[in-house]
Amino acid sequence: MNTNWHDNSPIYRQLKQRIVSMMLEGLLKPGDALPSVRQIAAEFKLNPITVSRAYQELADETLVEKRRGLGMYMTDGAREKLLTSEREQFLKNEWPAVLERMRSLGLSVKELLASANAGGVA
Amino acid sequence: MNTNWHDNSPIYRQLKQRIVSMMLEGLLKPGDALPSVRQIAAEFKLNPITVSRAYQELADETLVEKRRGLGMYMTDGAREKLLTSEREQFLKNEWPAVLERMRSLGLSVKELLASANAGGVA
Amino acid sequence: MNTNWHDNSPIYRQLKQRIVSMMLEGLLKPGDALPSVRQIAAEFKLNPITVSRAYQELADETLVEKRRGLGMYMTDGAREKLLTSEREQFLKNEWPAVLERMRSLGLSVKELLASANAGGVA
Amino acid sequence: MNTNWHDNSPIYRQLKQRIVSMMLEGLLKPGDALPSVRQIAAEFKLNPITVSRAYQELADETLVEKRRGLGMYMTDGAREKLLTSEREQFLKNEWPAVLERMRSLGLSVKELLASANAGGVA
DNA sequence: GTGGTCTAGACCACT
DNA sequence: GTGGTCTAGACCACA
Repeated sequence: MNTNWHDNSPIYRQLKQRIVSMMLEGLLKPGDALPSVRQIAAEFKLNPITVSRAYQELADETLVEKRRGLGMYMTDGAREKLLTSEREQFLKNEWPAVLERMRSLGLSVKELLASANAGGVA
Repeated sequence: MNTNWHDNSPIYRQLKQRIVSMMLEGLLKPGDALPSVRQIAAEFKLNPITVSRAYQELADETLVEKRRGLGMYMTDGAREKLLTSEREQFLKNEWPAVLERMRSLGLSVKELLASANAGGVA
Repeated sequence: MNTNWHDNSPIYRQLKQRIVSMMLEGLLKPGDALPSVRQIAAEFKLNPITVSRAYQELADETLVEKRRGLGMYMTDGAREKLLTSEREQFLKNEWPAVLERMRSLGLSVKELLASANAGGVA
Repeated sequence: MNTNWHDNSPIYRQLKQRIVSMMLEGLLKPGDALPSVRQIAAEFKLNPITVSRAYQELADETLVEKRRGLGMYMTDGAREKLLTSEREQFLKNEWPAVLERMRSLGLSVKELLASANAGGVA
């Protein structure tokens, strides 16, 4: 697949987000090994350094741990940690920003939900 | 006031967004003159070229028109143009992305609205 | 009428060109008085200085002469002078540039003429 | 070579036009990398920011795509896009203007072609 | 007064 | 290495 890197955010961040999503979805479970840097680099035609950087940030946030000579593994509390921090981030920053944006565009959540129920959104 | 330039996006783009907001809010009306490049530059301690770039992009999108030797003026259809394009952008891209993000975090719009009504959000 | 100042060239130059056209078309004849600066400025809502500058350039090229206290008048040899200089300018610079541009776009004069005869141009 | 920057239009625009020409001529092919900003800046003794602006406009028109950290590349449909848009622009605006100008100068296309065939134009 | 362009030099993020 | 952004300061054309 090569439908990647749509937006303007750094590739390493998009990659990181993709792994985070897999953790949240349960596609990746605590104790599971992550694909090696080289595998991912080859698969997505990326510079290994770019992949490394994604893994590095995951490790910094203790979502992943390096087992020397073996590779990277998802840590035990990762999913809970993610749910907590991302939810807070969402409720404190993203959601209010969305509401403010809707207000300036004259849109209301209720209407959107109603039109969605009526089939207004794909 | 100096509550400026919060995020990491380029200043000229934040400046542009600020003007767009003023148009949407009605603080700036069609036919109104925008502050001169030099005024803004002085007020916010910016390089005139930075301000210029914001105005340039607004002019490219025909939200603003240049009257030579006189300055920049908000165009007639600007507000409508903005509402249309931004709403489409929101409904097509941003809102679905928000819903998807909420889904992955196990949050629901209804609950958010309910807790907001109950005073759950500042 | 206010269908003016379409392009990006300076207004004074567009104004000048308009007068030149009138001379070439014969709408303005040698010895005729040109409208006063103030008249034109009022009619087109221009700064008198802008109008002045157009007249000044015409005078510099001796297409027009100032009669003190009376106004500006088209000179005797103006039309011939214009035809000669503009034709030279056209043949030496503009026409070759047009041909080169057409070449790069894969268009040929013959085809254009043919399609024009066939009603291809409005 | 230093036969550069003849006319009064901004350098960045002349630079842009030069690249467009190379695309039309086929000197630059889809997928080709464009010279880096710094290369061009050094070669023509320009400020990188000036070169950057030319590239920026090309990117805005999707004639060129940025591959982050790697450079700028000519896009796939670029040549077709150019041919279409420039031809339309030519037929709709430039060619009629040329004809009108020739009419006012008492010149005819046929004569020009004839004299060209007879060696009248270099 | 207006906006437009350019330079020189610096710093940043990304690959 | 790549492009992107910003500053400081200068000069120009236009109205």
